[in-house]
Amino acid sequence: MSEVRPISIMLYKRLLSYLRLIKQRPEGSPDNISSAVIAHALGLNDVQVRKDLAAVSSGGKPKIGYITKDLIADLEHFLGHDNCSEAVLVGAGNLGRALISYENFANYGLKIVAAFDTDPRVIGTSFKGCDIYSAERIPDLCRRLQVHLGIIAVPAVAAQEACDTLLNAGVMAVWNFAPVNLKVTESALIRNEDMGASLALLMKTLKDKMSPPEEKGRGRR
Amino acid sequence: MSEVRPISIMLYKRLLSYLRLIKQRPEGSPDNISSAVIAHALGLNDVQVRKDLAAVSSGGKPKIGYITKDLIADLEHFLGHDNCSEAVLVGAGNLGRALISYENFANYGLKIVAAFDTDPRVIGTSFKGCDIYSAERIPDLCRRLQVHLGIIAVPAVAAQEACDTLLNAGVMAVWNFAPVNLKVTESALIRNEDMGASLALLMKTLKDKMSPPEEKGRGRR
DNA sequence: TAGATTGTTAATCGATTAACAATC
DNA sequence: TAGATTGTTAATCGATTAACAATC
Repeated sequence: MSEVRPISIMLYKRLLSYLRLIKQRPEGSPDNISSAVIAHALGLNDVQVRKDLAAVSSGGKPKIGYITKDLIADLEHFLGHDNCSEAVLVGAGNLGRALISYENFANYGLKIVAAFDTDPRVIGTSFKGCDIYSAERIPDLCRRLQVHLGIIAVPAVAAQEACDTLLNAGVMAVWNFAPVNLKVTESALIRNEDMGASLALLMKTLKDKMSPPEEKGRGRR
Repeated sequence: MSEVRPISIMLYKRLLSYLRLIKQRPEGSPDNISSAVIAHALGLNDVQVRKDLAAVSSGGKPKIGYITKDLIADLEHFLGHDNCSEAVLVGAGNLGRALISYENFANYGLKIVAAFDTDPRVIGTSFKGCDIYSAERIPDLCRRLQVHLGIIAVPAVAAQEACDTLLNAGVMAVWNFAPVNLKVTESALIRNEDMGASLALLMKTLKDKMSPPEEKGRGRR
């Protein structure tokens, strides 16, 4: 009975970057690759690359490195890409439509199978092959489609209700784009994707780089 | 001469969640708040909250906690929200338009001042008040507007070129939504926002929770 | 064999948490 | 005063890196 330790997002993203790097290599590249090459290409430490890969693959060979074909298979297997998963989307506004049309999801074995909205102008239409239903049908359709993942792309004020509805409909994990801290009692899995946060941190880092930060507080005492 | 240590994204996101929590408190809430209350609401450790806040604010008072008004001001100041910053967007497709219409950015003091695309059907139009220009005008406009941040929302194949163009035009930081590892020689600041990665990790965590993972590798030896 | 490369063990580093003294 | 709450110091934990032995 091995403990299931949740994998860190840092590690997961590194593994993805390895996979992407290897897959993007030009036609005719050698069929093996060393940890040092991977590390150099991504600006990482080579020991870290080996450790990461050891957690995932059946290993490399001294003097040869890793066989790319096997490594791709191992990475995809571990990352879950070879096992297509389905999700529903709540909110078919600009962000929702961007998510529907984000082809990249398919590369990760992900598929958005239905979208929901409350706007009568979009209900009943479809976008890039994804049908948009009334939000009232969330319970019904989620159960019928046996979907366990929901994506929330509604305005902040509507997010909590959307989340509750999804969880009641059997959804077990929620990817939330609304800038709110969703309250969940049960052991649901919530991932908040606060895009503003990422961008704001990038800008702050940039500013601090251009002009070092002042001292903290505002000197009001 | 204090060392400028780059702030970790974890810390930054926690600080944002404190700010959001405090701002979202209902009208008539007390004008002070304790670290324990914040910690409990967000599922964190109260010592961590105090340490985080110590890095940012001029401090709380024993038996009282933190004055919300001052704390909001300190957090906004530290996070850079009281200092509006401008960015340009390359790629006005679905994702680009979603970013333009993501009102939440304004809450972080961010503004997208111009968008670029190569599609003649959208060049010359505007979306939600944001003008869309030909990609050829990136160098010209970035310099004139003195913009230091660029957002890349183009397909993967076009991302590297967009990045190069931006950096040549004086942009110093790039927020990249395309699923590629951008190559940059100079000391430009690159932040990759791989949405597929976040979603895929969420799904994997969910799967592992529902059925524990198998052993690694594929047993091919 | 010699050299390249992996994988492991130990050291380091940073972030989180526990214990507790300080203070209003 | 007594109790609530902050802030600091020390301990813990996990992740990264360095050193090095194993191996093809």
